[in-house]
Amino acid sequence: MADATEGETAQLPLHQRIRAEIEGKILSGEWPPGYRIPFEHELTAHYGCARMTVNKVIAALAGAGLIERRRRAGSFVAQPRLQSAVLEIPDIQQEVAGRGETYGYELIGRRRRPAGEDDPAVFTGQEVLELRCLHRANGRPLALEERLISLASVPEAAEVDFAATPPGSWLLHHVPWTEAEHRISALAASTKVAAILEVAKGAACLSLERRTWRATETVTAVRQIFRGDLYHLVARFSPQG
Amino acid sequence: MADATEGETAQLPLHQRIRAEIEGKILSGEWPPGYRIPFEHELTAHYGCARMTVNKVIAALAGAGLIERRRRAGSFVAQPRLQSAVLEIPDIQQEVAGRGETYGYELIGRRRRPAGEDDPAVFTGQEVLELRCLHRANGRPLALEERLISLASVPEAAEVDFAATPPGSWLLHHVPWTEAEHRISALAASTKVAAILEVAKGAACLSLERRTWRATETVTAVRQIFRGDLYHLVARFSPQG
DNA sequence: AAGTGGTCTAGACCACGCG
DNA sequence: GCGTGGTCTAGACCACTTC
Repeated sequence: MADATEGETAQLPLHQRIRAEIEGKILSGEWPPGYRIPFEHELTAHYGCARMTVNKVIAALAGAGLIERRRRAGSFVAQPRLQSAVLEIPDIQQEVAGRGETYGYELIGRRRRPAGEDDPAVFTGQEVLELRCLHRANGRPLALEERLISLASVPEAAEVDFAATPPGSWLLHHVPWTEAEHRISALAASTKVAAILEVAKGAACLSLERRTWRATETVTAVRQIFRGDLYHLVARFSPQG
Repeated sequence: MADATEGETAQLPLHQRIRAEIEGKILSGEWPPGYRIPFEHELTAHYGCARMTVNKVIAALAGAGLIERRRRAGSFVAQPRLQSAVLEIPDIQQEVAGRGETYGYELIGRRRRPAGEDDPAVFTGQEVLELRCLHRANGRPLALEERLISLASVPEAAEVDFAATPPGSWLLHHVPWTEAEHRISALAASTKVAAILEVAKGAACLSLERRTWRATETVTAVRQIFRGDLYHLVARFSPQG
């Protein structure tokens, strides 16, 4: 496909050129889903290169989900994926700073206690650190955070002074994690939440719940309740990554 | 370790074994962020294989964001990434069906008109198809959808009978897209929205706005307003993909 | 049985960026 | 400079699947 900025087959590495070309045909629809792309030996001949070179490209595209490969049969353009997007969930601190606003943080409560019945079942029988804190932007309450940290998984958290450091930032830099699940919903502010966030009772808020695992251990569970009028999440997606 | 144990070790391809081993050291924290991992020639010697083999592994890990590579300096364990997640945004139809509920769809309004001042600026000067529709689950209103489709980008949309087919499903299967941006927020139901969704005015709703591009053209812009009490988004992430 | 992709080798030259 | 990663080659054998 003609591209405005193309012009020259620049000094791009060969495999990048090949990848761009194939990706282009797929994304433009010239090679529709189910289309059998040329065999490796055909691409090898077409580009006049070694098989390893095209193999790396096709393997990478397969890894990215654009192509499915079947031995003996060939490689095929994958069916359109579901709408999906990479949702960036940065530190609230970084987020606020990035907007050019002043970040404020306040520890509201801290308790070390055994997990009880109101807590997520994964913590049952463990000792947890319970934290409640408030994030502010330009002095205004932005989000209320309620967090449990498993002291079995992260014993060193017991020694940290979270009065100065937001727990999210600390955990992000001190505890490797392997998996996380987020649940995003809208809810009406309860009386208690409304008072802390300084909004009317019943005001729409954005709730972000996250559980983070390290291997099979749950490291932390957190719920952040944002003022709906001050916050939104943005997710952007392009097939290339 | 000695590399002469070939009879015993798993039948996994060598590069998978190498990758698993390195990933393990990173995720376990044995190689913390900033750690300089062995040079390629060292890994080559350690595993007794060709340089291409370890290169492919390290390059893949770099592509996955676990490792950063700097010429002359070496390869380093990347700083923990920002929290990010793959947010799956399936068809509402599929979503509802997947929950075992009955999906209902209703076209409320359809207009073909030039884009005006209230529309996103990207449509200015174009003709658009404006659709309003309602998604139901088990008969109850679930989401109100307001959508603009660029007829310059998707002229065939003018001929489609969206009284039977939800526009999201149709677009997903007929128009390739290269990029999408989502904005997720919480809002209070306006009088009008509340009436359609059959909730009280001011009820918390989850708003999902999405713009979809094909190359540089905006294909469609849509806002879906979900009843906050009936819907949430789930995003799950693991570094491996 | 034949042909595909999956994997691997043992070299090579180059570009870049630290010392 | 010089050592790192970046890229590429021209082969090879194997496993699997479809024919």
